[in-house]
Amino acid sequence: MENKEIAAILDEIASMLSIEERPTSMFEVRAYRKAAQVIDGLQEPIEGIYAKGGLDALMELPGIGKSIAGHIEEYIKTGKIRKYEELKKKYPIDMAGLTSITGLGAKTAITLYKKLGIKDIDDLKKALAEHRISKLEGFGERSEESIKKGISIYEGSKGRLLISDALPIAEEIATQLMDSGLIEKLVIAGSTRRMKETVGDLDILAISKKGKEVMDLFTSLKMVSSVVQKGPTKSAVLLKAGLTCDIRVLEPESFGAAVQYFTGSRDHNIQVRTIAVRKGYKLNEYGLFDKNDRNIGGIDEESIYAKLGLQYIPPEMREARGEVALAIAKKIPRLVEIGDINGDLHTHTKATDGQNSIEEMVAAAQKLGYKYLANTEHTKSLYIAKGMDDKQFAVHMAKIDKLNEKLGKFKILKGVELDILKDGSLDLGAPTLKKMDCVVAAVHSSLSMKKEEMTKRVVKALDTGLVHILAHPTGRIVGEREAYEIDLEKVAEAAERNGVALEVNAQRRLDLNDTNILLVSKYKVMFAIDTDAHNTTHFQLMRYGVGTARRGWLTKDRVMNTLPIEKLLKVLKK
DNA sequence: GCCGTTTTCGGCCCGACTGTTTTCAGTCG
Repeated sequence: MENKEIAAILDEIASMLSIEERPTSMFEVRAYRKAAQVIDGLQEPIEGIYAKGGLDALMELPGIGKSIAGHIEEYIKTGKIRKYEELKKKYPIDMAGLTSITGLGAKTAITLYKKLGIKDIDDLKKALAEHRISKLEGFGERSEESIKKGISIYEGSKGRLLISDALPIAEEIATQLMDSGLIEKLVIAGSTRRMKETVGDLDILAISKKGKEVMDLFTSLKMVSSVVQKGPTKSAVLLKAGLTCDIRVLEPESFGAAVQYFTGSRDHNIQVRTIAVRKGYKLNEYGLFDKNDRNIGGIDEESIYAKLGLQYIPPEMREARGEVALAIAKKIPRLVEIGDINGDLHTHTKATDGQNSIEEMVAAAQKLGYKYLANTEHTKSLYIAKGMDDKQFAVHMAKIDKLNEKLGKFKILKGVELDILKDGSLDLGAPTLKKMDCVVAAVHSSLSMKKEEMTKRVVKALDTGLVHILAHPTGRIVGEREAYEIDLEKVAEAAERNGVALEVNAQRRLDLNDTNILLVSKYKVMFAIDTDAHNTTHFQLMRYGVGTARRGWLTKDRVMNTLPIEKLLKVLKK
């Protein structure tokens, strides 16, 4: 929270400085914006960094020098920044709110304040209703239209879309564009390509000789709600789904450079560009240029990374978390791929809260080329999900034994999604659990426990030695529910001690997430990428689990459900 | 305001699109 607050203030200072007319202010503005970004992207609270190392520790951070470090110190100590308060007095407007409207920047905001007294979005709406803005010098009818559109975009897309909602939309757009025959090549870039868990907008890059026709088609697609801008090489639309989608039409010799550039992340690109500059090159979205301004590597991403002496870096790793150093040392690992997955170890059927029969689930899994499927129904404490008790599981397991006889090579693992009760005890008896192939344990209740208590609870469950996989270890659901408080490192220690795999849940939980995977993968633990499927279509979510695992740098050998069935059973037995 | 295997001073990314204007400023990524 603190980081976001400070970042927002620094960003607002930047906006207000950008209206000032001192000669150096442009660069000051950039400095404040950069500092805001850096702080926003920090993994730990800035207050903690300050507590540990004081001003010097703050100045160690990139983009933060003496002056901004001083502001941060002041904010931590007093809750205020004098420079900000003074600027605020001079420009008493909701700068952050107004500038969050596309097409409306700080200069326009201050003009509207000085001429019309507009202080916030409500004032802006009133002025629009009375057509006062179009009468201003430098503004017209279309300015009003553009601001109106900006407001509707702002109000319609406050949240980011989950990757599993965004990617299918992007793919549908891509398919419709490709079907036109106008496009030679197309890539969905941006954070979607990096498989970030939420996506703010879509970026599509295309090679075409018919830019105008592509733009006509793109702006008239059925999922488009309104056109934000339209030019021969770049257009942008607001989608009905509430996010914007940009498209760029490029020349083949620039395509790779554009893909690299627009895939990001921004911080990753800054690091890569710095390497280019050191080698005497210039890297931008049009190519990698040598001293004579010759494009020596724009055609594909591979040649750009190669020319810079870097190993190719998979998009999911491009988050400036040390991957560039790894690429210099030629130590980029071969990350787990969707094709490595041999089965799903966390699935439900109609027996509890799923929607398909076990037969239907098996058929769907076989169609995907899976070799096995763990059926893991809920236990009795989760009565809203029709959870079963020991007796019911005995009957259920007998049914699976019979099914397995008919299936030949494909194997259904007898499993359970076992509730870890409030005191850390398990929701089924040990005799039942010992008959199972795959015990997936999970916390579903009393989520607001204290961190120590919750950690103890989960560790106690793992220390029974009866658990194979810890499902969704932090309990978060993207956009719905925060993670419960838990010391993941202590949990990882217990998992290592007991040979328990940690789950990467591919539902909208995406739990563990990328940063947590990076955190716990220093322990000798395996991971299981599961869809937690409640029906056959949920199997399609596997790619988001794999994407998340790749963002956490996981290799095939650390993912349990890449194992062939014989090896998997051996590992589970141990 | 930040930063430094060319520099502690003098640089800091820049091109596309838009609207309003007759050549450009503002905004965005």
